[in-house]
Amino acid sequence: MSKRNAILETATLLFARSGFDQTSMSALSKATGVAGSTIFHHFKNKEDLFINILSNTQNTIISAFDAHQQDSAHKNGLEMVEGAVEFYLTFTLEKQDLFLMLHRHFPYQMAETNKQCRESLEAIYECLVGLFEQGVSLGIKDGSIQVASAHNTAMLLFAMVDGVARLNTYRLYQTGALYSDLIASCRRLLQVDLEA
Amino acid sequence: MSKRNAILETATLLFARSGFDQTSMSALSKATGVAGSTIFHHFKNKEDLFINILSNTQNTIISAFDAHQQDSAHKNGLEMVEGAVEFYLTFTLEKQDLFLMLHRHFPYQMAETNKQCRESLEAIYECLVGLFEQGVSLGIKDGSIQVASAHNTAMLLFAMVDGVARLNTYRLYQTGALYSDLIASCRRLLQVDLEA
DNA sequence: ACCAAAACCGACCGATCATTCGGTCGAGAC
DNA sequence: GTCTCGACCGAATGATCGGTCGGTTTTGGT
Repeated sequence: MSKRNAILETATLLFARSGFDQTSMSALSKATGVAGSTIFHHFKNKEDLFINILSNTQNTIISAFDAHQQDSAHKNGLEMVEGAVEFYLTFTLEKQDLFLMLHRHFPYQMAETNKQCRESLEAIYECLVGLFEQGVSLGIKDGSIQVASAHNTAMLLFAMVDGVARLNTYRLYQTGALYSDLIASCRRLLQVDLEA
Repeated sequence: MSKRNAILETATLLFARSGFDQTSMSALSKATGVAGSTIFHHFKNKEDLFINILSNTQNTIISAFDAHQQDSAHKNGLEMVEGAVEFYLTFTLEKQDLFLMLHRHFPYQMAETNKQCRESLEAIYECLVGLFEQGVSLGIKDGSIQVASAHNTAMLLFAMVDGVARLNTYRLYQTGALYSDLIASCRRLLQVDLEA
C-alpha cells in the first residue's frame, strides 16, 4: 500500500477513536510508520488530511448504500424500510470506526468554517436519510405505510435508528437487546392499522 | 458572584461551544476575567474542573425533571409520555449549552477513565430515560400504551427524541418543523390501535 | 487592631503542538 | 550517463499547552 493510503487509513482509525484534536501528527506518523514531514508532503495540513478522509468516507458510504439498493428485493415500501433499518444497523457495526468518527462533534464543527467538509457531511446524511425516505415514499404509494410526510418521517426514523447506534458508541448502554424492539417500533410508527 | 462560580459558568459555555481540548485554560481565564492560576487554586486540574461542571449539570437536570414530574398532571400514561417528550424538547432548547456539552464526545471519553465522570453521566441518562420509562410503565398498567418492554421502549423513545434534539446542535437540519410529527410518531409507536 | 487562612495574581516551566526547511534517494525520461 | 522530479526523511521552529511557584491582597473571627 502507498504511504499516502497508509496515512489515510491510520488517521481514520486514530481520528475516530481519539478525536481530531486529541490525535497529534507525531502520534499519527509513529502509528503509520512514516516521518512526520511525509504527512505534510501528501496533505496541505491537518484539516486537509481530514477532508480527504471524509471524502473517502463519503464514497464508501454512498457506494455501499447503492449496492444495497440494487441487491435488495422487497415486495412493498414497508419491507424496504425494514430492510434499510437492518442494513443500517449492520453497516454501522461493520464500519464502526467510520461511524464513531461521524458520531463525534469535530466534523460538524469543522463544517461551520470549511465548505468542503460541510458538503461531504450533507452528502453523507442525504444518502443515509434518503434510503429511508425512498422506502417511505414507496410505502405511501403502495399503501403499506400511512404517514403524513415522507421526508419528516424518514428523518424521525433516522434519528431513532442512528440514536440507537450512537448509544453503542458511547458505551453507556448495551443496545444489542434493543434491535428487535427497534424493528417492531419502526413498523408501529409507519402503520396506523396492523394487517396481519 | 464568586470567582469560582464565574469560572464554572464560563467554562460550561466554552466547553459546550468549543469542546474540552479546544478550550485552553488561558482562554478560559481571559473570558472569565481571572488570572490563570486562580483557576488552579479552585480546581485541582482541567479534568477536575469539568467533573465539577458535570456534577452541577447533573443537579440542574435532575431537579428540573423532579419539578416537572411534581407539577404536571396527566390522565394516563400515554399523556404522561407525551408531556415528557414536550418537556424534553423545551428543556433542551432552554438549556442549549448543557445539551450541546452532553452531545459532544469528550464526556463519554473521559468516562472511560474517570469514575466520577461515568457516574454523573449514568445518573443523568437514568434521569432522562427514567422519565419516559415511568410514563410507559404507567401506560401499560392503565391500558393507554401497548408495548412489550417498558424499558426498551423508553430507550427507543429517548433515542428518537434526543436524536432530533441532536440534529439541531449539528446545524445540518432545521428540526423545528419535525416537532409535531415527532409527537404523532411517539403516539403511533406506543399504541397498536388508535381509539379516537 | 491583629492575624491566620483563603483568594488571587504575574511570571515562569517543561512538554508538546502543527508546521517548515534543507536535503537524500530512487525511478523514469532523454 | 545525467537530469528531473516526486517521495521521503531528520531536525528544528515558534507558538501554545496545562500546570507550578512565590508572593500579595482580601476577608473574617477575635
